[in-house]
Amino acid sequence: MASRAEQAELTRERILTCARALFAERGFYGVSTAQVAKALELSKQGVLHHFTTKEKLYGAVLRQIAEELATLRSEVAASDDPAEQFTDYLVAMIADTPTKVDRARLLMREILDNRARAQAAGIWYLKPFLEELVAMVRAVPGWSQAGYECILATVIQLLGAVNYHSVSAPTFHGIFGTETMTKVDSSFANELRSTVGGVLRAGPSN
Amino acid sequence: MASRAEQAELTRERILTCARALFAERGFYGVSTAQVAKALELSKQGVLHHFTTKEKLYGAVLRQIAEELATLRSEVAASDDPAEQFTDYLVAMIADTPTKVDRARLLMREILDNRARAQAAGIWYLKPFLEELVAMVRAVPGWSQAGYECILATVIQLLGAVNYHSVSAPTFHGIFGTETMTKVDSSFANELRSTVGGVLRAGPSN
DNA sequence: AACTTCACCTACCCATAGGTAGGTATTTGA
DNA sequence: TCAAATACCTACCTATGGGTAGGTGAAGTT
Repeated sequence: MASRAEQAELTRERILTCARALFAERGFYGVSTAQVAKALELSKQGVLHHFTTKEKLYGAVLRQIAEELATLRSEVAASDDPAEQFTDYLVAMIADTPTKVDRARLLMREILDNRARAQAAGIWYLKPFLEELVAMVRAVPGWSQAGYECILATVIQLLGAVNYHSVSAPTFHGIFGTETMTKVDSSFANELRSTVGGVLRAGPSN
Repeated sequence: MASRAEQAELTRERILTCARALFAERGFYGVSTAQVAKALELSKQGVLHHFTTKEKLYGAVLRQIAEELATLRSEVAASDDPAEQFTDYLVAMIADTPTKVDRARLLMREILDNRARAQAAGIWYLKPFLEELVAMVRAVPGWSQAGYECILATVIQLLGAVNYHSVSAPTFHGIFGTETMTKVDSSFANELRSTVGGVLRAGPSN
């Protein structure tokens, strides 16, 4: 059926998808290449054949996520209103599919866990993404004169509000029960929209 | 000088402090008992002598944090205004000392990493803390009739805004430089106060 | 048909993981 | 003063970590 090259590409995709889910759930240190391989019924060396090292596999996952975020960014560009663009961007990141949940969790992990690694490698996968967010806020009326640091502080807060929900959902299901959390999840986008709108309308503090 | 029991207690404290810092930085899976021991110039078994297993050491760290949060809670109870109590509580959690940074990071990790472990053990260290937060919001005028899920969604957002800053600070220092981030850090409490106030004043969405 | 490429494998290496067994040396209470 | 308790140690166990070496066999190339 598929040519050998196609087959290889398919395997690569499978590995990437599986690794993404596992890294999201347990973090870089919590996942071994052998575990990824086992989940796919592949040998550990089958995995390493495609990605050489665990580090590079992780890098490939992050690059995929960075690309997704760039795509999302271009999709919300349709709107004329900068505030709406920004709000839509944040809302679009919200968890309602497994891949989005994983993305949020990995974003959180990249910030939480991988400073040392990133610093050593000199690769800040999230930097363009964060700078994009700052630029988007600056484009909102009333924010153009705000200090860089002020905008950044706001971005951090809102990013936290967005991601924390995705990240915490599984744990909160455990704590509060599925019934409660299903309701929380379904109303979350609306609440977030009002929070973001409120913060943007309030303007910068300086 | 110190009696043997005192000496032992002191060692226990030293281990706990060191483990807290390391777990906060690298997570449960990223830290080995041997590393904790080495940082203290102690043998691995010296550490295990006091805490039996790594799991129990981690549990002791979390219990310490839960106690700190309970203390914070009682401290803000002085105010008559529920909204002020809640805001003060969140602001009090903010990073301006290493132990607070560690606490925020561990809170994040507990939610991010330890669902499986918590579920298996049946111990949700954060449950009382989260329920306290919901109760505090419910006490705010205008929120008493809000649905539990609605309040919970708000609490999650605000908790994310608070913790994300503490958690991301080291990474953001790497990305944006110390100069920028120092300014962000110093103005963050004010920004947070206004955000929380805004959300509370806006009232529930349902 | 012969040769090259390459997807994926088995076998292995060394370091480290968490943890047990069984000391030693000092304090402490009878 | 002497036995029990205990803080902390060395030595060691088994499992697993990331990664290398060196195949095997099928797909593609000439």
